[in-house]
Amino acid sequence: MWYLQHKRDLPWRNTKDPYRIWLSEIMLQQTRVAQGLPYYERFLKAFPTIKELATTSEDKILKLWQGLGYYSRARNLYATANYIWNERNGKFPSNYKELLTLKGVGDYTASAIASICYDEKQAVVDGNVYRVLSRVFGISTPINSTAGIKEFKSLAQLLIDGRQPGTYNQAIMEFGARHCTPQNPDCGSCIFSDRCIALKKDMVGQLPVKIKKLKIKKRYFNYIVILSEEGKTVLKQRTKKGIWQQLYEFPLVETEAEVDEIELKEIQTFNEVSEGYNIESLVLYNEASVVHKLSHQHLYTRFWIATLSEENQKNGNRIENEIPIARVRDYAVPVLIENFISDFSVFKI
DNA sequence: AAGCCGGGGTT
DNA sequence: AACCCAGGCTT
Repeated sequence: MWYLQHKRDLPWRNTKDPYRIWLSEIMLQQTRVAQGLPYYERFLKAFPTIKELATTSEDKILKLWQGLGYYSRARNLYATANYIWNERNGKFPSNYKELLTLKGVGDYTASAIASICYDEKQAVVDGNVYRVLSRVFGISTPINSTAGIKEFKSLAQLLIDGRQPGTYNQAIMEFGARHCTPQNPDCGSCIFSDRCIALKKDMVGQLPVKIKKLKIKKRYFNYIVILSEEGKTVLKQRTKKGIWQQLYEFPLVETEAEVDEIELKEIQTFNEVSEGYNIESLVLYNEASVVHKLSHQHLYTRFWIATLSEENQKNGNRIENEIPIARVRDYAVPVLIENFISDFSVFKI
């Protein structure tokens, strides 16, 4: 069998422990194995069982998750760990239907856990499976349409081997990831070359079909990096809807376009941010905006260094979010902020 | 049904 | 610059 010869030796392949499988599957949602692997190792070391994960803090989980993206996964991970530990005596649901009720667990993840841990015949349909099935069977139904989602799940369910559903699921995903790749698949040495409809019809490059997607928004961020003479700065936690929920960042002034110092000081948000501080100097750190690219928006970002005067300390003006600069690294921050801190630290701090 | 949610690798 | 990754939730 192809899988047994070509499979990668990955840590979650040596266990049927639902905790480990669940953790790996959540981490690998929309994430490459190579990117998720080091996070998986660190999480397992920090939280060997669901008990440790459930009894830590959300901040600690987010800090360990930092850089992996899609942070709602980390928040749902924590919520689910607490639910299982406190409401279910630490015992995972043991079938597909109950697994589906867990936060952050959809059809794919429930199928993966049920098939791998409990030998339940539930076919996974991830990006790899969509690609392999659409090509081999020559299916042009858009994979991200309601009809496509149903059609591919049904087909996958027909094909799955009921004797080793977990192995079957991992095999077809591995095949998609390693052989039937998005670009330049090696059709010449493919085990399905005798029956692949896409190959026969020369449609490999056009399958799978995906419905067109979103346009990218531009946003303009101005971060106010407050530096007191005591070596403190200010971080705020993002609590609203949108990107980076629950992560920390410097006080943010978002504008409609790039602004200079004069314009920045006229923005109401800036005045709210700086209220209570005696800012001695405001210096633009990066003349050229840092362009941080997310999948759906580009963030044109400038950092402004706001140095506080000595008078500021004497007045005892204080805010609850003041943090020694050395402690900034304890907080979960977006990669955009982390990159700035690394760059800034080279000659400062 | 459509939009939103990250960061990084590949081409 | 476009595409995609062991998807799921919200509107």
